[in-house]
Amino acid sequence: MSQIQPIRGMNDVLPTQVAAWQWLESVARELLAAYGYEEIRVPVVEQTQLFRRAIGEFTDVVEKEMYSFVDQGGEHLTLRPEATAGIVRAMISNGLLRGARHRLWFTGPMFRHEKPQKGRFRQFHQVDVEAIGFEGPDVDAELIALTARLWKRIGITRVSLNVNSLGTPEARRAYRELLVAYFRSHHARLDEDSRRRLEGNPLRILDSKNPEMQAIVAGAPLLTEHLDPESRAHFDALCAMLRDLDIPFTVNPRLVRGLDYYSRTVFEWITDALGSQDAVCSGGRYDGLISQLGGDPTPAIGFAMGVERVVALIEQAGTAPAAAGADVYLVAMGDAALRAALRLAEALRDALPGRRVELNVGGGNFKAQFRRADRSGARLAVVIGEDELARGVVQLKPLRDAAAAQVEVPLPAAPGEIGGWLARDAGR
RNA sequence: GUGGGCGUAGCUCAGUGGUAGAGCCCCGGGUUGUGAUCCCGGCUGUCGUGGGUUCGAUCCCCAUCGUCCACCCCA
Repeated sequence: MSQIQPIRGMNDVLPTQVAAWQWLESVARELLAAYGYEEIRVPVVEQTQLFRRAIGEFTDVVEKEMYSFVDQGGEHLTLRPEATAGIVRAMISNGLLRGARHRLWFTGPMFRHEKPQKGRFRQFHQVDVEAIGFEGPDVDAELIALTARLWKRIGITRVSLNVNSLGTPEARRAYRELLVAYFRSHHARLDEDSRRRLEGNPLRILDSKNPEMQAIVAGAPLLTEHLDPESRAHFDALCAMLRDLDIPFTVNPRLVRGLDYYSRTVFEWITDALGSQDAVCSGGRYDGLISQLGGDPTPAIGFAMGVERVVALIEQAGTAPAAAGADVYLVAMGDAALRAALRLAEALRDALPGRRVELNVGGGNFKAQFRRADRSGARLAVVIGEDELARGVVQLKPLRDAAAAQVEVPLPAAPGEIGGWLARDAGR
């Protein structure tokens, strides 16, 4: 019988990895609540048209990476490749805009049909944060401060912040014409990729990793020097606020986001620790998106954090708390003793909610059972064999302290004794 | 979509044109009722898949799939 293959680029998160995931999630959840963000949950599937309109027809994501299909009812649907479009759609659908402000966050899987490599998967997870109805730049600074605080809380240091402003769509259009004219004048020296981008997305040429392109790129006009006055002021104010907050950053005039809806502020946290996929968390303003999707014109800013990438950084840094082991492991030998142990385990779960009580199931001799007790991480083994059963007692054996002696307690008193022992042990 | 590396035990890997080994893990015993150390023993392989060359292929060749990395793009 042949095995069923997993889907390429879609990973299982195994129990040994889950601790780091849960830790990141719990820290993020707590931090977001502290900044006044509310969780929202939106569907995995949306109308294909939503993403085409939000992300842009000529982006790589829409052109070649979406998991799109036609369902039994003939609807054109797509597995979300990012979260912002769905969240904005949800705000519009539920009539929650109309001048109101919302601080929202979301987490879940996203889907892009890319070729997997380090830090890049077909199903991946994001924590997505959106501040809707705020002009900024104050909210821009606060949002970035939130991300900086998150890195601090999870002990990640190998990240750095790049910021830029894309200006208004009008300013960007004017700049784009300047840029195209510049690159046209150097057309002969452009590489193949850059010639292709000249038609589709000339700003992307600035991002080229080809060393031969560096000289041409270096001489290109800079977007930051061609901003409209309002965007300039917005950006200058943001930079001043970041300095006030002691958040180090680099103004990177070549930082260009890959999704069309961004305007004005864009930012990206990058790392040198994960190989080629260095963006860990990035986002920006999308003042025009909501009206573009049929809502009242509403300014907004958001970012997405790549959970797999941040988890990888956590694993590298080794900052995640160790996975919790058992508190108590019940060793039982013989059918009658097992039945008593089963009842005792339930009594412990009544008496000690939150404690992890593991009962040896599946038999085994004492040696095997103690081996399992050891591996469970339990601090205390509770032993009940034929002898103890006959005498109405259990043995308590401390497993992490070689000097501590095994003690015998009456079976009815066991939950109280064990609770007391665990409390004393935790206090040491 | 393009390019390169790699597919041998559950894991990490060694190996040879005559169909395979180590360490770890797991299980049992030494200790007939006590773990993590030690000693002894044991378990598992369509050598990724298909085809070709050969008397014979895990090894050489081709294809294919998977995987990793890079480009591209992005979180």
